[in-house]
Formats: sequence, structure tokens, C-alpha cells
Amino acid sequence: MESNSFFFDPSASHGNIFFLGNLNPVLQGSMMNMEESSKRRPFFCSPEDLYDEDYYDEQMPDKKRRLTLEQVHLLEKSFETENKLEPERKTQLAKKLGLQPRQVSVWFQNRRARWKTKQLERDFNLLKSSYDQLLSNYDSILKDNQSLRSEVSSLAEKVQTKEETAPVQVPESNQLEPAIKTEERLSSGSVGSAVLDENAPQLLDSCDSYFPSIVPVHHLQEDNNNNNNGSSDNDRSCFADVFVQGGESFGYWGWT
DNA sequence: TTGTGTTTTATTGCCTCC
DNA sequence: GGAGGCAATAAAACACAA
Repeated sequence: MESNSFFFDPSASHGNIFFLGNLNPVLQGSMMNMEESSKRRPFFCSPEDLYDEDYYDEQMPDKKRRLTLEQVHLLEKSFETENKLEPERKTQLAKKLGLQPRQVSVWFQNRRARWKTKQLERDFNLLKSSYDQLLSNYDSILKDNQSLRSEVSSLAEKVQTKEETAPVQVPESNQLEPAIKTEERLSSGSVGSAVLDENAPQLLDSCDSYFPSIVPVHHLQEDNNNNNNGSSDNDRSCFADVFVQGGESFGYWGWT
């Protein structure tokens, strides 16, 4: 079994017992009733007594004993400087704390495990907040997209009305083509966009998305198909065709 | 006081490195 | 093959509500 000496804190100012706020019932009992305990054994009168393993074996066989605050504090400090324990430091610490080297290495082992858990927790929270941020950006883009769409269709309506009431006079040879192009360009829901000109970023007929992790690719493909039919009202589908220039996306978050 | 959930100490078994 | 690390787990110690 491990050392039974840890109630002794060599660095404590009193030079013997380091009293904890949370002592186990056995110890608390012995402290509450000093007279009784002193009958059994002189109450930790010297460090040597504390190393008397036979005594502990009698009193608390195979019981786990918690480290004192002071011991933990020192171990924590040591852990801060280096979370791995080389043999020399282990023996030094063990000596200083009155622990078995094995106890020190076990403590470091457990401490690393705790640190890892905490780290995972932190990473999770970080990822979650980043995800939430993306989601809220996504929502606002959806809204923008929706309002732009309605703007486009209202403009298209206006243009159409204007053309019906006052047909544009064009040379005979070119009369048909521009009219068709206008229709095409202004028709909503297609992959192309009426609000984009040649110099504007072009839409890619692909599944590229700002949100690869949010919008599944197969979903985007379906949406694109719908778009090509010119009948989709799905906002996601519009978003799937995020503006892309030269094969690189650009957008809210400035990534390329 | 007791039941229950959490934390801490310790063990075991497996893996990697030298 | 031994030493040391890690994950999983046990069990004691502890906190706290009812």
C-alpha cells in the first residue's frame, strides 16, 4: 500500500499536522475527541510517528487518504511548470511532500486526465460558440437574400409593365435577341442572377457553400436542380449559390 | 441521518518508446 | 523487456439536499 504519512506536512508552519477543512470522519472524530485519541496514540507528536505505517495499517487498513491542501498546492505549482514528471523531480517532490514517488506520479497522471477533460470542455464551448455565430450569420444572410429576391421580382414586374406599355424601338436585326435576354436575365429563381452584371461575381453552378458543415451537399444539389427549373422558393437553394469569384468564395467572414 | 451525485486517489491493462 | 503514459474503472472521501 501507499505511504501513510501524508497527514504530515513538513512545510506547514506548525511542523506537524496540516488541518483540512474537509477531513474524513475518522480523522474528524479523532480530532474532536483528543482525549480519547491520545489514549490510543500520542497525537502525531512527531513526524516520525506519522511515518509509523503499522499504526495506520491498524487504524485504517487499505483506506484512501486525501492529500493536504498544502501538498496539493505544491503539486499544482509543480504541474503548472511542467505537466510531465521526470524521475528526478518525482523523487524530489515525493521527499518534500512526504509521499511515495508512486503517489506523486499517480497524482500527476490523474491531474493530466483532469486537465484533458477541462480542455475538451473548453474546446467544445469554443466550437459551439463559433457554430452559433455561423448559424446566426447564416440566418441574416437568408433574410438579406429574401429581401433581395423580392426586390428583384418587383423590379422585373416594373420593367415588364414598361415594356408592354411602351415597346422599345430597336433595329430590326436585333429586335428579338435583347428581349429574350432581358426575360432570361430577369427571371427569378434561375441559377443566374438578374442583379449581377458581367463584372459582378459570377455564380457557380456547383454545390460550393459557405456552410459546408451546415448545409449537406446532397441538399444543395437538390436545391440547384430546383433552381434550374426556375421554380424554387427555397431560400437555402439561393444560398447554396453563394457568390464566388475566380473559384474562390468571398463573403461575410472574409475567407477565401 | 441517509441517499445520491461528484471528486479524488489508486489500480489494472494495454500501448509505445528506448 | 522494462519504464512510463493513458483510458477505464473501482472505491473512498466528500458535499449536499431531503
